Amino acid sequence: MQSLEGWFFDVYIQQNEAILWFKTDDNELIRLRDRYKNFVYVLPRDENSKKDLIFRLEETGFVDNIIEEEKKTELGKKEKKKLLRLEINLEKQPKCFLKSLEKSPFVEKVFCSDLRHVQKYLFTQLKIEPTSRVKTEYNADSILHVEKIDDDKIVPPPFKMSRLFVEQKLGCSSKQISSMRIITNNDEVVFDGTEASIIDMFSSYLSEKSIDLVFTPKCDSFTFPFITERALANGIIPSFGRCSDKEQVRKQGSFGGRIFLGDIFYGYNADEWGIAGLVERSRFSFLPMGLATRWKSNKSIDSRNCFELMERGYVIPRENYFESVRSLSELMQLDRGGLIFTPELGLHENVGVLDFDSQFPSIIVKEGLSYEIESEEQFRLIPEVIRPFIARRLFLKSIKKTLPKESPLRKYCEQRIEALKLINVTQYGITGCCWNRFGNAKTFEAINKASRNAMIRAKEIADSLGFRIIYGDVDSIFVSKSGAIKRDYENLASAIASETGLSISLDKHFKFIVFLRHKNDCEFTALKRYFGLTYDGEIDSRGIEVRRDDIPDFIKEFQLNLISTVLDFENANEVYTEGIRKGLELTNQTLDMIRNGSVLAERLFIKKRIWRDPSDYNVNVAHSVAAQKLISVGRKVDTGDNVGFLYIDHRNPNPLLRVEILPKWYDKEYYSKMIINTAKTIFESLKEK
DNA sequence: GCATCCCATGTACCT
DNA sequence: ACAGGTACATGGGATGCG
Repeated sequence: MQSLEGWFFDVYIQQNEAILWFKTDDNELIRLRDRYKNFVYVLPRDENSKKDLIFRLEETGFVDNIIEEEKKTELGKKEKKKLLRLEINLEKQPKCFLKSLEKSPFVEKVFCSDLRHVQKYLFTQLKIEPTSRVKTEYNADSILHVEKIDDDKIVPPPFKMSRLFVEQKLGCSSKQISSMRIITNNDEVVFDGTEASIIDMFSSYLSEKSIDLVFTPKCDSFTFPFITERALANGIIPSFGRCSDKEQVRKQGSFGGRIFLGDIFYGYNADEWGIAGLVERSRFSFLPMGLATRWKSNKSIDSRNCFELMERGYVIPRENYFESVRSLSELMQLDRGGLIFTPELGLHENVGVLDFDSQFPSIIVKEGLSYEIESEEQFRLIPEVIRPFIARRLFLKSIKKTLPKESPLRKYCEQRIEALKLINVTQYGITGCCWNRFGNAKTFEAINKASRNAMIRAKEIADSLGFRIIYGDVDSIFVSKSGAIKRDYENLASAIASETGLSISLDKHFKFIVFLRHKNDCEFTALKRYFGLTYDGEIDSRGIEVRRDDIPDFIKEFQLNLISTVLDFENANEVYTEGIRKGLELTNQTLDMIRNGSVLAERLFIKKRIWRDPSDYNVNVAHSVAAQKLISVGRKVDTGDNVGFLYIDHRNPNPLLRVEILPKWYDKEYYSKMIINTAKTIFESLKEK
C-alpha cells in the first residue's frame, strides 16, 4: 500500500471507472483509478408495473443490478418512496435505454438521470470537492481511501496555469495557425514557423514546463477544435495530455492530467491570481475545474444543490423547462425587483453611504427562504447551502484586512472573495428562473419583498434620527445630516442593523456628491448615475463616461481630471464658482487639443461588443460596420467579441465610410462633441442653485 | 431640401 | 440560461417648414 498527500486535481469517468489525478507536494501528478457504477432511480407506476419492469430490465442487459431503496423524491416533503436503483453498464452505451425508460408505461418517473457521471461519482462515492487538499491511500494504481484535509490557506493549490493565444494566418482560403503565444506567470513565449513545428513546440512546452491548466479564449468553440484539426491536417495525432486517456475536452476539458479550462471566470480572472477564485468556484459547485469554468451560475449552483440533497436521502428529479402558466392578473401583481429612492438633482455635501452586506444572501438565511416555501421539514435547501459560503466570505474579508495592499496574498484573497460573492448573490437570481429545476417564482418574490422592507425600514430609522435620505438603490442608502461626522453615520448603521437583523455598514463618506440630470428627460434626476469626492480624497462615480468601457481612454481621462478639478475645494460655493471656472478652462484646453489634431488616434478608439452575428444587423450601427471591416481583412469576429474602431467622418451618408478600424486620422468634430457631452455630464446638474 | 421630433435598436451599466 | 431596473447614443422614418 502507498499513500500520498497533496491536491485533488481532476476527475473524469472512463468506461466503468473513475480516473482521478492528484498533485503531490513534490509537484508530481499521479493518476489513480476508482470503481464507478452508473445508476438511476426509477419510480414504478404501481406494484404490478414494478414486477413487469424488473423482469424486463433483467432481459435488456443494460442493467447489472437492481436494488430497492427508500428515497425522498420531492423537496420539502417528508415522505419517502420505494424506488428501484438501477445500476447501469456503461460499456453498452445506454443513452437510448435511458430514453426508453422515461417513456415506459411501467415507469412513473426517473431520477438522477440528467446528472453527469462525474457528479454521481463525486456526490455519492468520493464526497470530496475537486481541488481539495487530500490524503490518499492506494495500491498499484487503485484507490483504497481518500480523505479530505482542512485547507484554510489563502495561497491556492500549486496548479501551474498557462494562457494560450492562437493566431491565424490572414488572407488564406484555408485557415492555418500562424503562431502561438503562451504566457506562464510572467514568462511569455511565441512559437512560429510551420504549423507542424508550432504544434510540436506547444506539446513539448506543456510537458517540459509541466503545465496543469491551460486557459485559452473560446477554447471549445474555436481554439481547441482548430488546433486539433490543424494537427491532423499536418499528420500529427494531437496529444496534449499527460497520458493517452480518451479525449474528454469536448465535455469538460480533462486531458489525462491536464485541464483545458473553459472561459467562464465570473468574479475572478483567468490570470495567475485567478486560480484562487477558480478553486472557490470548483469547491462550491462540487465540480472539477474543467466544468467549473464551463458551467454558468444556474448549473453550478444546481450541482451543489444536488450534492446536498443526495447527502440527505433525496433523489434528483429531471430538469423540466415548463414554468407554470400565470394569468395576466397574477403577472400584473408580480413582485418587482429592488427599491430605488430617487435622488435630488445636483450637489450634496457630507453624505454617508450605508450598504447592506450581502443583502440578498443574508435575507435568504435570516428568513429561511427557499424553493420549498411550504416545507414539512426543518431543512431549507438554499439557506443550508449558502450559510457556510457567507461565513467563508466573511472570514476571507477579515483576513484581507490584515494583508498588505498589493501583496500577492491579498490578491488571492480578493479573488476568492469575488468568486464567493458572485456565487452567493446569484443564488437569488436563479430562485425564480425557469431553467432552475427547483425554481419557484414565489420564493423570488418573497426575497424581493424582504429586500424592499429592509430598505423601507432603513429609511424610517434614518428619518426618525434626523437624517435626510439622498438616494438609495436596492441595498444601499445615501444619507445626510448637517454637521454629522463619520461616527454618526456608523451609529445609524448600527441602529438599522439591530432593527432589521441584517448587517449594514458605512461604505463611503462623501464630501461632495453630484446627482445628474437625466439627459433624455431633463426635468428629472437620472438614477444610477453620480460622481463625487470622498473625505479620503477618492473620486467615485457610477454610470457616467469614466465607468464605461465603450468610451475612449482619452475621454475618460479627461472626465476624471475634470471631476477632480471641479470638486477639489473646501465648500460648495467654491465649487460653483472657482471649480466650474477651472473646469471650463480644462474643457477648452482639451477641445483645442482635439481640434488641432494633437491627440493620438489610438487614444480615441471606441471598443464595443458585438452581440449577434455581424451579418444580421438591421441597422448600420458603427460597431457592426467595424465588424464587417474586420472580417473583410480576414479577422474572425463572432458574438461576444469586442471590436475597436474610430470615427473618421461620422456624417458621411455612406455608413461604411463613417468609421475606420485602423487609426489614421479622426473626425475632429465628432470627438469635440464627445468632449462637450462628457463635460456636460459634469456641469449640467451643477450650474443652477 | 432641411431641421426636428419620435421611436426602435443596440449596448452598457447598477445592485 | 441569473434577475430586474436604468441610461443613452445612434439611425432612420415621419413630420413640419419654407
